[in-house]
Amino acid sequence: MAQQAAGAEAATDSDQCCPADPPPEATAEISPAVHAFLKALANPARQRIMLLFARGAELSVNQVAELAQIGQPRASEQLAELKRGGILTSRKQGKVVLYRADKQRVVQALADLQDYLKFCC
Amino acid sequence: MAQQAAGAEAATDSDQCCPADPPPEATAEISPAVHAFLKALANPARQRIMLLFARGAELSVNQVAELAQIGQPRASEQLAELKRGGILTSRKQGKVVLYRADKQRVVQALADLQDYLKFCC
DNA sequence: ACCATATATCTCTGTTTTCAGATATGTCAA
DNA sequence: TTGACATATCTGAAAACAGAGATATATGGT
Repeated sequence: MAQQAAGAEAATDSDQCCPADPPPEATAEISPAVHAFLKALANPARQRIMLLFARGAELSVNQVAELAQIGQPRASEQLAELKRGGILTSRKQGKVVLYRADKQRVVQALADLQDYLKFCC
Repeated sequence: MAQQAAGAEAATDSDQCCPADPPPEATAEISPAVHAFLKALANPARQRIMLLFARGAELSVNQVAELAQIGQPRASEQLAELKRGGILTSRKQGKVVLYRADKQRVVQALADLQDYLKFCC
């Protein structure tokens, strides 16, 4: 999805012998996806909620509200934010919406974050 | 409250017979360091600033203020936040304070984040 | 000592987040 | 259709955050 690491070390085609300076314009800016990921995770309440999804657990909004001891609307909004951050997915089953961790996208976001950090650090 | 986590398959390298320092709960809660890391990075202005430190660049507060086109006080505060997040270190040289990326701690924070996500996802 | 420079901290304002509660939408069953 | 349940969205107030400018603290040179 987000393939933005352009300058740093694209060793796929043209390999240079020395780490020549990449163009300063090739700023590996952080993608909106990674930003949403960081934003979603940089919140203690949501960090706590994520722990409920350990080992592939699939939970409804009401279950999360109960387990996390928060109101149903709050749970719905936090889950939405985590979904926006690519950390959760949801599927509708009857009148229940079941959320679970989106392993794939989490791995991708982590990889993108790693690329960004590899560039700037 | 979160009777969700029963048996973590985490199985970190502490498979000793008797964990002398057992987790209070089975919850792999996010460490303050990782939280500070996420908070520091979840901000476009700071993300932009970090790009100035590509390839090990070492910059003073005034240089960052100039390059990022922000006021000196703002630069000082952003750099402090990035330092709190373990992303930058600083050293004082005369009356100048030079900041640079803290590669080591960034790698550590990423690893911790990965652990957390591996647990809850 | 004073002065100039570099950085840090404080003050204030506008914006964004967070949260609880009320309300709307959507789905199933009878 | 109505009724019940599950989820989403809205409302409004408190808290946290971001940002610009003034001021304070350090350091080196004269």
